[in-house]
Amino acid sequence: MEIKSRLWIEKEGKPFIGFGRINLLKQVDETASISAAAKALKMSYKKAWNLLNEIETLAEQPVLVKNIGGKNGGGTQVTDYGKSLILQFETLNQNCINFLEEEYKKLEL
Amino acid sequence: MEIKSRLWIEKEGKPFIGFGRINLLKQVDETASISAAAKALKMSYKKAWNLLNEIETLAEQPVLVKNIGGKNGGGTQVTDYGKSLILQFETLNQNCINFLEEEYKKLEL
DNA sequence: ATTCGTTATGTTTGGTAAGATATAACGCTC
DNA sequence: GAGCGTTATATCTTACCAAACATAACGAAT
Repeated sequence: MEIKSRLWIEKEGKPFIGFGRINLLKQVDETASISAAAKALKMSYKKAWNLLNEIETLAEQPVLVKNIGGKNGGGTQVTDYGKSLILQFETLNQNCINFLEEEYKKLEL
Repeated sequence: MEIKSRLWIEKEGKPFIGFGRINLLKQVDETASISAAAKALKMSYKKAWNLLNEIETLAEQPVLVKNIGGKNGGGTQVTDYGKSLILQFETLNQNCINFLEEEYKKLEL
């Protein structure tokens, strides 16, 4: 028996960042490519692009720097702001997990 | 911009109780009827029954007392144990919300 | 100019989950 | 015994979301 949680942050009622999106951002950061990140996470490029696009349209600062064409066809870099989103969400998530683990011990189920 | 969360408790890798199921349990407790609870939550009787059945099969103590036939066709009561599940989950959930609200203030997004 | 791998975007297809429908058993009431 | 409203359960249909497919633009390299 174990406790599970999912958290996310909304903006204008729409999902801004959550587990899946942060994971995707991390992959983009590692691979410097949306398509490579999508492949690594076994999702379609289109889905990955859509998710990233939603993040970008809701964010107040640029999250990605994209290059179309050119050497190796282009690529995508995650901005410092984007990286801070990753870091902040991950620590938040971990803090939540730790908190719930403690609370969970108090229960009698 | 706001933070959202969903938590649930699993047993043997399967969902035991969560937001939706606890809500359903509450309705059953209020209406003393699975079918009335389903109608109130605008879900099919079948779905409600399935959800409750999963809770019951995973729980170690009885959660519901059901009567088929008889006056008014029968009905369903939530046991004390079932009520304790509701109460414990709801306080856990509220504690988590309060915790996240505090953590959220620390972020810079 | 051609090739290449990427970003960008529309369209179509398909698999799954939700809903609708159907049927039976039960036991009190009348 | 007939009727009623409930629990219980199977099957069938539908609607929706996700995946697959298709196509174009781009720019460096050769």
